[in-house]
Amino acid sequence: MDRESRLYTYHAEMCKVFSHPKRLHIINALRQEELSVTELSRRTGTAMPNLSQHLTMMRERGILTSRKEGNMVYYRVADPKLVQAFDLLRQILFRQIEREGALIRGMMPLAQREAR
Amino acid sequence: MDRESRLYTYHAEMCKVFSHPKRLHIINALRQEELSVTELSRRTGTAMPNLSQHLTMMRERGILTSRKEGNMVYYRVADPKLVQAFDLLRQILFRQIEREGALIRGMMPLAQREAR
DNA sequence: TAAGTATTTTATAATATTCTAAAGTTCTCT
DNA sequence: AGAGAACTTTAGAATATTATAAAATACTTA
Repeated sequence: MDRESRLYTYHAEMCKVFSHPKRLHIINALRQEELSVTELSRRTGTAMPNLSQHLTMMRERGILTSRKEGNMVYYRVADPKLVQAFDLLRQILFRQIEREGALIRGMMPLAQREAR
Repeated sequence: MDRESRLYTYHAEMCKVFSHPKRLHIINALRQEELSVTELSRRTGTAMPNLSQHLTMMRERGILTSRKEGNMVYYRVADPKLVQAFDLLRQILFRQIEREGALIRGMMPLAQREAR
């Protein structure tokens, strides 16, 4: 694989962080404060083991950092630009929703789409 | 599913556009000009049917628009903010690479990681 | 109308992601 | 040391994504 392709691969790996609703919820919850895993579980309605997997995945990609204090682990967003990116992407989403509710069809899981 | 969760789901669906190296390559190729499918295939080194699937997926999500002229179909980026988001995300990636090459480990496909 | 070019669609196999349950750590407090 | 809380890890089944090959469609031009 050449240098350019490798860069796109890393870029894509980082972006996978944004490709799951729970992870977006987590990032949004951490937008201006650090939170413990238990608190994140409560706020995002995610079962602890599943949450822990999402957090580990985001930490491995350098998106989140964690700090242990006694029994608890606190997570925070590593780079404030990440929250900027989150907001920019959501703006794009809102624009699309304004322009045409129709695009929603393209975003629906296949199973839920109505037959033509 | 409540309103908030549904929003995160749409948001994530849109972000999936960024979660594949070929799609990032496509977006980058289209950053300031529209291109035909054949030209995109040539520039990104993607087989036509596979490329067409990626393009369809991005068009369904409202990220790309297409226009047919004679035999050819030209694709372009729907919202310039998308290119902004692309650049912002790449900046985050570069910062991380600067900070620690170590994060690369977290981005490598599992199969390629060296055993500890 | 036939042949050729550009693109899309379909089907399918390979791979990756996600969630759940169960077991394992690490720390705290008595 | 033992019990409990906070979190992580592992293993697995369920689901989703991706690439390839083959067939189909749409248009152009001879």
